[in-house]
Amino acid sequence: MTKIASFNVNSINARLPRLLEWLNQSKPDIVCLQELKCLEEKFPFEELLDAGYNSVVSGQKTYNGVAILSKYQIQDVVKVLPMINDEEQDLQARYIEAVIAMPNQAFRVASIYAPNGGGELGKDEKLENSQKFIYKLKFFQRLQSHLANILKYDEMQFFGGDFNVAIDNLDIVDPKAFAMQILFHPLERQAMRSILNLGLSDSYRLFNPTLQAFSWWDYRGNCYPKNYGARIDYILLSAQASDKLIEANIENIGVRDQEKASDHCPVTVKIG
DNA sequence: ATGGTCGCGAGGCGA
Repeated sequence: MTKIASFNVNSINARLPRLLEWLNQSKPDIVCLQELKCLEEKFPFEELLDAGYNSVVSGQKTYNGVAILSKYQIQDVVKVLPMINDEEQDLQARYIEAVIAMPNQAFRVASIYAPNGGGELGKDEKLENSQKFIYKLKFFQRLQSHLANILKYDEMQFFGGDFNVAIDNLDIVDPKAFAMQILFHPLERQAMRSILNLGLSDSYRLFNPTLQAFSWWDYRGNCYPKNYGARIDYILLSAQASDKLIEANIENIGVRDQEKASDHCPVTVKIG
């Protein structure tokens, strides 16, 4: 049995005590982390190694940053999501991919931090015309193109991340209120659906087809106690991986309700 | 939910 998790920590260094507690309690074998908010040289490699995890990191000062933790050997690390055509390389640290080599099998795992794409709009400016939202849609195009390429390999693949999109009505607290808002705009949902249509499975929904559960609650407005949230963190599976899936969970209890919690909680899968 | 709270890094940005 192998447990794989994805967790947007909202600063690895601010969250380290909470992260170590959760690792000790949940005992995942592999973890995709997002929003490290630090350069690689400030990443707490030693503390995580003491907890039993190797780490590979794509860091960035102040914003973004992604990592993969693993109890097993980490190989073939890729830290860039290729650009489409001849566009200038994106410098935001939002993607890291690696092969996890276990005694009897190997997985490919990626940790993904999709752009939020929201923020203040100018007067009469529509979300779909804002630069941040356009960047978000381009990121999804690049992600779709890259995943289509690597899905050709015959291997179990796990794409864990904060995708910053609620896929369906069940995945957001108030679908009507969010209809044209960030996290639930039709264009980003369509981009997310195109990625799933490559043949990937939304692991949580495979096991919980009708259950409403969230992975993120805004810090503002006392959202967690009111359960005013969205499911925007996913572990997407290749067909080879979904064939081995035995469990998929969202671990908010004892994590999102703690002092100094991230605004996200971990999502997990077990494969047998 | 047309407001509010975090984290970073030292004022304002991003979420």
